[in-house]
Amino acid sequence: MDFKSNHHHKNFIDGVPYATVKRLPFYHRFLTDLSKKEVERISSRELAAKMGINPSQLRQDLCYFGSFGQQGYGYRVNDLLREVNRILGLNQEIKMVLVGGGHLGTALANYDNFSRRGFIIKAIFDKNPEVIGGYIKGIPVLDIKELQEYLRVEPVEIGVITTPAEAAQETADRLVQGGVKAIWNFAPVSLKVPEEVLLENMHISESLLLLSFKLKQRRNQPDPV
Amino acid sequence: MDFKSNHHHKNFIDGVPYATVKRLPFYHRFLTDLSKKEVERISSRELAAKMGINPSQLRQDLCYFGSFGQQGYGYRVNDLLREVNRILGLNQEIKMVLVGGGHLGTALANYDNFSRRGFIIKAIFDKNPEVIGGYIKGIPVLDIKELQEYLRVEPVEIGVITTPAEAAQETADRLVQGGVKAIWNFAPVSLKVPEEVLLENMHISESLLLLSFKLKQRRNQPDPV
DNA sequence: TAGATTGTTAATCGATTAACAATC
DNA sequence: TAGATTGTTAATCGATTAACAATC
Repeated sequence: MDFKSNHHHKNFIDGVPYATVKRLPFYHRFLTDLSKKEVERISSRELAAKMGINPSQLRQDLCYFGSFGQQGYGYRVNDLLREVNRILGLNQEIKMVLVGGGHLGTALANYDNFSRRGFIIKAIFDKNPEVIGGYIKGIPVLDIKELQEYLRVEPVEIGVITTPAEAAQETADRLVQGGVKAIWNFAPVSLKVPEEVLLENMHISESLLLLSFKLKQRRNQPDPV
Repeated sequence: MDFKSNHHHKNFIDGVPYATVKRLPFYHRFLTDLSKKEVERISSRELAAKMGINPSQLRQDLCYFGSFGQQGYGYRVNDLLREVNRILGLNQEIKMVLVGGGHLGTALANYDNFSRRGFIIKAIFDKNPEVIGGYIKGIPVLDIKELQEYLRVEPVEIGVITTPAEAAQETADRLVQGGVKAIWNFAPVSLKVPEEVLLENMHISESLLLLSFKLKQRRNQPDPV
């Protein structure tokens, strides 16, 4: 509606720079903490200091979505958190299936924070006959062969891949055929998916390699002054 | 030594822009794939196309570390992979301890890719008496109370935190007291550590919130032309 | 040699930060 | 009211991309 929605640059999602979008979950975490601590108000200066960012950046980021503060006062923590929740789409349930019922899949299934925020794992799929037919955290574990038929009857928006690397692309293909709108991938591979399907990667080992690089630099320059 | 090492800007690590550093693990993954497929040579144009980035960016990034190609020919995949391995510090062993022997910790302990690249988990610490004294993937599980004494005798560089959120800060404090040089944190909290200790976060839920945002935008604009 | 592709400088583009009028 | 702080524009800064001489 407003002129911002006419931005169609690759680095913009719906008029908002991707750099801003990536910071939204970060804001969400700090506001959730403040809300838990029952802090009532906070200024951009204080919040930015807590987060280690620039207060102008914080205000600029929020400005893409609306004006949620009050001059001379700051922001009401609960109001701002509610807005960020709404912006992130956390005000509605999102159904997921999880493929790969190993330790990582089990860890995710056990993570209460997801269900508390409306992310519901409807079923877990695996190829291991020893786990098929059982339950993980109350969620049924089904045969991977039943995935497409299941999705036909019970559509879900997000497919989570926690299979070994070798099985990841085939799993992605099945999820796409099943009509998921997004894939959350934990396998250390670059998946190919059609562009109408969103892909979000959690590349755990890339994070460790980055740490390895930084460690090496520190070893070589032990005293950065 | 060269003029680049005089850059001391906050966005530079040792003369290299942080944006470049973050792409190194990405290059590592694609080069490892090509090497496995026994591809002998590749041009910046081809590699960049595979990775979905700009060839100039690829060459510019490599240029911060040296010149590894050959005009008119491109890059020898194995040579470039060896260089990237060296740049990332993967040519030496790095010892780690893991705190939190739950499903996530077990998943990491079972992840062969780490040990294959020289990341060695020396011990796992937990507070649950049922797992203490046992082994996970051949790695001894010890009482969390023994962490500091263990680190005194057997120093390690990286401490991995896979505890619940509530225990994460205390765990970080213990690891810092034990003298680790870096912390790899999987708990969904913002840890406070002294600036001489490196901190790398794997915020799993932030990745899911990002996906939630993108899904919401797609729902509102189902047909981006 | 001619063609191809690198390494690297210069130009462009986007993101961050500063500044300040508006206003609670 | 005076002081504080937002929302937003403009300036700065950094990252990406284009261009091309060097050269295999």
